[in-house]
Amino acid sequence: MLDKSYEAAAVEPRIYDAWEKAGAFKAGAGAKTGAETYTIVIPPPNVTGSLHIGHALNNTLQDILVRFNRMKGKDVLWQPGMDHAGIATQMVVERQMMERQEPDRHVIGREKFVEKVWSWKAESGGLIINQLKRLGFSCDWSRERFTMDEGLSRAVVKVFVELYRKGLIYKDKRLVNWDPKLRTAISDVEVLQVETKGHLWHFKYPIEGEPGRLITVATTRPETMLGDTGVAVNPNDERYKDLVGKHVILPLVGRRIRIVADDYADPETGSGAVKITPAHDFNDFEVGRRHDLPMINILDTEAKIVLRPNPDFVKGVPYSVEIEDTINALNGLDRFAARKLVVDMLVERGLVEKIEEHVHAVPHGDRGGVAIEPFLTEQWYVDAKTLARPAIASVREGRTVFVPQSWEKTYFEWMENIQPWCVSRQLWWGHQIPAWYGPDEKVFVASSEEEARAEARTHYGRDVALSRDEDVLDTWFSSALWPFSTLGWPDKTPELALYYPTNALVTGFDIIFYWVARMMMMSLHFMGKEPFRDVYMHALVRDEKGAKMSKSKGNVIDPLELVDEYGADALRFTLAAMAAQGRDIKLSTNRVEGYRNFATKLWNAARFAEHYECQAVEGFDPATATETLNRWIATEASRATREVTEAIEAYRFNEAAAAAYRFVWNLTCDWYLELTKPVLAGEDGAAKDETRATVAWLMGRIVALLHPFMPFITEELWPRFGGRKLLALSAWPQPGFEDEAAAAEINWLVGAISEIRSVRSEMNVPASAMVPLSVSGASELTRARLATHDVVLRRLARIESVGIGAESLKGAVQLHVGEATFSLPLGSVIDLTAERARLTKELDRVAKEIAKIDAKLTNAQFLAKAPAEVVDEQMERRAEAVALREKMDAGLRRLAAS
RNA sequence: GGGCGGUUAGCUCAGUUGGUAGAGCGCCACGUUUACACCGUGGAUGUCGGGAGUUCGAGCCUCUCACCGCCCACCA
Repeated sequence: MLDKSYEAAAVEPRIYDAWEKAGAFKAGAGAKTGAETYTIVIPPPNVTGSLHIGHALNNTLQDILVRFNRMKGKDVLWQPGMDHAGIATQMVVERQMMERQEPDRHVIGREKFVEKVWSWKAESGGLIINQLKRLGFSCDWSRERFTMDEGLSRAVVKVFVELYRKGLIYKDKRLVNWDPKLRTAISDVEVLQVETKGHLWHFKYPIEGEPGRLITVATTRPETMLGDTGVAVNPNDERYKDLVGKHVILPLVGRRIRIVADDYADPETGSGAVKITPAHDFNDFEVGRRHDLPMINILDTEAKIVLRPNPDFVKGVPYSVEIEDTINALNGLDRFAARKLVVDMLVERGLVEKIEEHVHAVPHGDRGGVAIEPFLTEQWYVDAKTLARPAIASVREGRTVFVPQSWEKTYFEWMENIQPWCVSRQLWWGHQIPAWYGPDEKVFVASSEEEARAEARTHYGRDVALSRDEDVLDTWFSSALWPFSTLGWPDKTPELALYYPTNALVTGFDIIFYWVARMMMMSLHFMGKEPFRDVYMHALVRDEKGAKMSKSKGNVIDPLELVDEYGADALRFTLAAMAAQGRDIKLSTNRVEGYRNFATKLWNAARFAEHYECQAVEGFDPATATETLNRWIATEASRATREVTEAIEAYRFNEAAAAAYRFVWNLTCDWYLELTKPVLAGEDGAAKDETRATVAWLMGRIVALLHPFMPFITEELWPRFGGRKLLALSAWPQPGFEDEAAAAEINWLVGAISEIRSVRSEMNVPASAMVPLSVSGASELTRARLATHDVVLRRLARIESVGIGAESLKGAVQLHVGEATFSLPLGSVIDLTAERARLTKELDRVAKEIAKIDAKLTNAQFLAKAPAEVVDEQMERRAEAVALREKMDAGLRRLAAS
């Protein structure tokens, strides 16, 4: 006996356990040998992560694809794993150490710290895996990988060394995006532009040798003036022509800096003269390079001022202070404090022309959340431009396809303007760069220290002490290898041969640059084949304002709370139903509740089957059914199967969900099960048996169609409808038998019942009242149908008796079903005024429709240009409407007479 | 500054080859029917953001305007 209601919380863990025990998620489970493969690699969640709604959506869609393909008999691998998340993890562990008042990492040293991170991972990392299981995701957990595990680390080293040897990885000294909070370099994609209200300060710099002459420059970052080494003006700017080549004495500092002519200076902007700080601004860096200006770094790694005295500073010039005083005032100050003070000092000397309000984009570190600092350091770079070339071609030539396709434009835009990828990070947690330095800083990149030593020996002709590069690699460096490193590369494993390339990548568009593009680059270079055929980009789940959900904003919806309240199936179905190929999803608990109700509806349909003893009949084929009703639902089931299948294959998850929902609720429950009741409760043994078998067959089909969306409840019900092995490993339904005539007949019946119900309700006929029905003008077919479905029609439309007559009854309510007129003599119940109003309203509607069609049909252009079938359709519709109008006219006349 | 998306029923959103505007929730009325009140039956509600154009025909195509959002970008 099924419980009165479905208790997701009790069922879900049990079912998941059964799947795992049966090894249902193992690669190739349930597939015949040699079956076509289907592979998805999971976007690896951070080891520090906990499940948020984005994971829920992302993995629900993958699980739908995976379960669907597994049921189709393919050899499926859903490869799971986690990302070591360099910065995030290091931050978590450092925070924990601080809370426990333990000595910080610099005190205990690198080795001890890394050990601590590993033990943190063992204890509290990877909680997300269990959370993923709660949603029913069918990854092959036996193959779980971690970006820092031995195999993947080997892949990372091999990739680094090979790219280095090909010149595709190199070391360079240039400006990087520096995060002063985390004290590490970060890559371009980790920089977010944040609109910030600030000021534009206009400073006046004195010209050397021309007492009283000043040149105005503007800046949003006054403190950087301490590092100015030039002033640029446009070569065509008449105002400053005579100044080019002359010098400015930098206030506060006393540095002699050159005035250079450079196109970078825009005469239209500000004064047309611009200060140049090559060590702290990307543009200025370029200008400085062009004019060979010195690069003076005035900040330390925490972005505090470090000014060094220099014999070149000019002393005792107007507006200046002695450099020692400036150093005393500013050194050690945070950049923002220094900003204030520099302005104050310049104001004091009358060198501030004006201060304007100014809104501009300030680059911020994605992780650290503070303004990044362009900072002059030596870092490792990947030549992304070279690697991008084949990755662009793959998409251009359709070997990898983005869904929706519009994302290709974004991909191309970025890939074609790609910059060198800074991959070194000044952290301890991550893959340490396999580079060793000799006494003269000569670098040896090798797979191991031994190898590096051997190379050094060859180079120096003797053994020397080597020191290893302290830096680790960007986490995304190892993520970029994910589609092949997880399959065993660089070893030639059977899995690699079998499951690479993968079929689909399902991911949010927010990591298209971080991850998708880089996997394309690395996979093409090392595997020679695209890592995936389709890239499905789903929406981001946002809050009601369209903002990204984040902990700091406090606008997160916890998917696990929704699971607790409504069940995993309900949440999954909701996410699938909302996953239209758009850009964002705003999740509402109302929807989840609605789909929880859907699960309950399904449950109750199963209870219906149980109640009427509908058991699966071995080998039952609905094509052999003789009852029209059963032939009809089999037809509809075939159609629904086709719809759901095609929608999933086209990544139209919402359409697949909607088709399944409609079929289950609006066809099966609303009509089919209701229509079977008289049969199931009746005396006709043969019809009853066939219908029972059909109900059971239908429920089996429904449960199978819903399984990718709602795996738990469907697996729970499956054994009741003939499933012997787990539903997760059973066959996906095929569309098949369809009977148009049966479909037409039942659709007519459904229409007739609906019409009668509608009129009854509008005429305020009490539901309890049984009413006689008289039918006139019925064709042979209609008469036959009336006879066949007599019992059902009377039951569902609350009809006492059905009479067939030549004429419609007087003083009765008229309605029109096809060619026939149905009369309901409502006698005293009927309100003549109400009936007249009803008919008039209907008539009005019909008249309008006729007018609309006539407008088309009298239009010569329409007749000439519209396709014949459209014209025919309009003519048919008009004929029907006109017939209806005549009948209604007659009805109204009769009403007036009575 | 460039690019992309959105604007459809009170709310949240569907609507792919241009051919009678849909769903869920909410709302109103009524509940005969032992699968289901997490339900059933019926009902109301839309100048499909504004304007122009293409077309026999536009929610859908083109242009334009308005507002909202996102991404990218070196303007001091």
